[in-house]
Amino acid sequence: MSSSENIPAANFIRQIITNDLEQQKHTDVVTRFPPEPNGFLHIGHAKSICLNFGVAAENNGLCNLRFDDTNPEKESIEYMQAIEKDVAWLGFEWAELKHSSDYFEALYDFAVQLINKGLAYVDNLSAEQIREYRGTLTEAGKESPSRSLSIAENLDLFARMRAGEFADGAYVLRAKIDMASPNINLRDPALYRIRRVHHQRTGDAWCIYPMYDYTHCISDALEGITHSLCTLEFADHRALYDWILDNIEIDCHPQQIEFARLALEYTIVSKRKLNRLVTEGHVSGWDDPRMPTIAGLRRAGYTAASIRDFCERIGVTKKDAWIEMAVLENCIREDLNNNALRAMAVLEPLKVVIENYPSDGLEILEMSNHPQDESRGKRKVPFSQVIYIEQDDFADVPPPKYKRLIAGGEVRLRGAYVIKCNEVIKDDAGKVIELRCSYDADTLGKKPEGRKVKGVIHWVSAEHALDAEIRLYDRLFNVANPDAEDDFCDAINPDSLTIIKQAKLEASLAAAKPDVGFQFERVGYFCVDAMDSRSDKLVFNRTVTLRDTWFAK
RNA sequence: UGGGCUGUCGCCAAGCGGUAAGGCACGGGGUUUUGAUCUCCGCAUGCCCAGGUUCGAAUCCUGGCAGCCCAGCCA
Repeated sequence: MSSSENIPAANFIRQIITNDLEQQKHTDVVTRFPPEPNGFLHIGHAKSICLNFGVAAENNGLCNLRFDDTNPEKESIEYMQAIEKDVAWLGFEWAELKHSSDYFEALYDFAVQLINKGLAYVDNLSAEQIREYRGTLTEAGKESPSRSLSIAENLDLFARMRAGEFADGAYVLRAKIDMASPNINLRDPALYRIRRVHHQRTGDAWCIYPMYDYTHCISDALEGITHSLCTLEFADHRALYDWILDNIEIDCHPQQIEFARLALEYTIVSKRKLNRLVTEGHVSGWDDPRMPTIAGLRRAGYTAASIRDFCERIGVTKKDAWIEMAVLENCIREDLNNNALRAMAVLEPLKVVIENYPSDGLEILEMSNHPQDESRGKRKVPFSQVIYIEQDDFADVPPPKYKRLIAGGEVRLRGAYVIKCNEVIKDDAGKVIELRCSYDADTLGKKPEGRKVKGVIHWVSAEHALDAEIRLYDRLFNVANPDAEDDFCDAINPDSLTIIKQAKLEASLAAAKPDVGFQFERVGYFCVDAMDSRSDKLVFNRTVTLRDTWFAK
């Protein structure tokens, strides 16, 4: 591995951090990854995870995992567990595991501070009224009558909100900033709402819950975060982030820096929409291999290293960028090409009888586990008279430049002999159902005498083959940007999953484990399905095809 | 139309006033018992547009144009 591979690519956030360290604005870097536990993490989160944990690690700093659990209606412990698993699987260690709810008491006290400074008030306007009072993008809003309540009245009302004296939605605590601000986030934003919902961690201790804008900056400050990295849509919220920290008694003021969220062609990265795919049954779950979730990618056979590599390659900027699927695919192909052991599997079997081979004959051939890396050793592959080859590897009427098996032609069986097709057997419908061939005994490990055989195809001994189900996944959507559709579900690719019920695998695959991918030579990269595969009913998922410059299907 | 942000190759992306890195994709050559891999070569006289400053501009200034985000008691 060359040293250049370890030098992280330049980006504006790394630049800011390096500069802050040089200027001694900070002596240490502390970041955080703050997911809301309302769904599974997806590839877009991976970008944020790699950034936050990455810049911390590069500077010998710390990164916390903090669940932003201020809206119990949508959140659950199950999602928290899935998130922890995914972050750890990606290869990152958090310094501390925190929850915004850990700070509910402190948050309440800071709210009292704001009230005491005359900077927050309790409003009895309804949600609809607040919306009307807020104004529009081009017109200033108007002040709520509650804005003139005294500090004592506000203190009393806020205490009674907490005490549960009011109905849900009857009151809200608002910051008193500027109803005419061109930044709508500053038009007296809500800080607390009343909501009698059981919280997954605090139970029924609270009936008021703090809003994101109010919670996030204070949580950051309480944890001593130096750089609070978030996506672009929060840029307008930075003024509020700063306003809150400037107006409470706290000695830490993290710097919020925004970067562009990931957009990947042919996928969606919106938890709300991914949730819909799951609940409407378009996929089998959050971890369906077609999902752009970390769990889905893992189940499909993506490695953590390939996802980290992807996140490094796409960069970090403030520009809305669309990443082509080919970038992600290249990352996993590169990893698996280097690391996956090779094996042979026939997806659509065609029976081949080698007539001049003894019917009770058996040879145990040795094949490289990795042709480019002999240190990976060899494996034993049985060869016998009846084998299966891929239906696609025989053509009755070959297209131009076809270099596999044709009637009367020769082809190399990978790691074994050269065979010649003598007879083609078809069923009544004209479909090729069997080939009668002969083999050249003098071609094992050596080139045939006096002629060239161009094609090489994979095969499996019929008697020794393992049956397996193979799931071929394709892109979930037919359009590059499903979000642009009236309903993104209309763009779902009906052929995103093809199930092959009875593929034939070489026997060595019986011991395959879900977390280690294989290259099925000439076909693609596959791994055992972690959920459905059993020793008596193997199930493999296709992670990605091999690059195919000859025939793009 | 108020505010915020962005515009460098088909897709990403370095560049920070000294004369356009790199990756993906694409095209072509070589090696190959995987039409894979590997390898070699090609791929922006130009950086949204127009002016200006300068010996010199993708980088600075001015003015346009285009795109994205914001009017949840969501995050």
